[in-house]
Amino acid sequence: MSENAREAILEAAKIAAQHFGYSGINFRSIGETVGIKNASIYYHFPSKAELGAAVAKRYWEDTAGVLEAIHRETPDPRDSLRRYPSIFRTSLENGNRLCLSSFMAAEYQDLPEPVKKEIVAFADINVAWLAARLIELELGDAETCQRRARAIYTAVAGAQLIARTRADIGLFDELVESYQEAGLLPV
Amino acid sequence: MSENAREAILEAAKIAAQHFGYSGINFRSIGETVGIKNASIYYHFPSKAELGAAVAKRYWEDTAGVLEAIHRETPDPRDSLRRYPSIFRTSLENGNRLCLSSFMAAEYQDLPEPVKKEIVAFADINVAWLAARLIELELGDAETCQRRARAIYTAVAGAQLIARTRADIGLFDELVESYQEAGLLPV
DNA sequence: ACCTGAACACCGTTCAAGT
DNA sequence: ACCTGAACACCGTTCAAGT
Repeated sequence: MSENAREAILEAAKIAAQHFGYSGINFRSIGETVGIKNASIYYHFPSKAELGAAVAKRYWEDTAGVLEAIHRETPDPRDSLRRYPSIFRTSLENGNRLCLSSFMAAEYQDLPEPVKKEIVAFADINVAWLAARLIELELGDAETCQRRARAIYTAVAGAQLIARTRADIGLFDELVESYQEAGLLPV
Repeated sequence: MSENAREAILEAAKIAAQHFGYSGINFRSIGETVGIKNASIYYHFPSKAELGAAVAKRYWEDTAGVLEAIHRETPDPRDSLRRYPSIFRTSLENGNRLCLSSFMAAEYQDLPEPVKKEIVAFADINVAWLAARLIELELGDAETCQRRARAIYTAVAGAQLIARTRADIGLFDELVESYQEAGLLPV
């Protein structure tokens, strides 16, 4: 039961954060969802900052797992790169939610230090994965691939952000296609 | 004095929004900055939603003016497009602030309707301006240029978002360069 | 070990009241 | 016409108290 409460709190906080950002994490409504009083959350997490950090940390760990799976299932780096935007597309599919970390990137100035740390970690694992695929494609030296990887991550995260404001997943697809046509993303 | 109060409220709200987003607009601290009590703000604006909308509206109107000026001063569309990212760079220069509208794009789900309307207007005038320059460059038909314009706007807004999380304006420049190298932005 | 009730300072908002 | 004080329901957080 205690481990269940902790899990339930994390899950409810994650959903809230994906919809409304860090500031959308509300202890009273999380308590209601979980079936405990808001004060009880403090038994499991010392503060909203630590709860937010735990949510963000689990989020990038999950994403790292997905990236690994794509790499494993899709040995060809070109195919892997074609699948990459699907990670961001999936959040939009599931109720127009934003990838947690690009979301919190906007709130960044406002965020407690432990949360910031996990947001940066999310970007880092994405860029590292992209750079590894670009190197496999022999698209340049390590430095060049790193730069290009940062550009791809940034552009795809931006596409998710913009598509969300129109609640239009077709716009996300169109933007990714445009990146491919323009040559930012290998085809 | 009364017109001054309204102006001072708008200015204080804009600064707050660029730093902390819509949720960072705080009536009590705006009141302190302006030198009135928070209840007095309601004499000038009927709600936080309407104040936020007024801030966003003025922001895209100002941006439209800057875009017009660039077009006027820089007849060559290629040069105009090279100057475009400077709009987003300037906010970062001025205290690591975010372009208001890409900022609020992240909070979008949470935003009152009148604010949403102005955020979408900001994106629209940017895309329209970019598309006009691409057409002048004869880079394709109207539809193609519109698509490419959306991709450029999205990628540059994303670059600002990511650069901000690292408080690194050099990263913004690097991302824009990468877009140029990749062929997304004409050089 | 896990949860609660009551209190704290803070927020947007309202409203009757002041000049 | 413009502003204020006091109150409202809401928030994160604390803490003594319950089982």
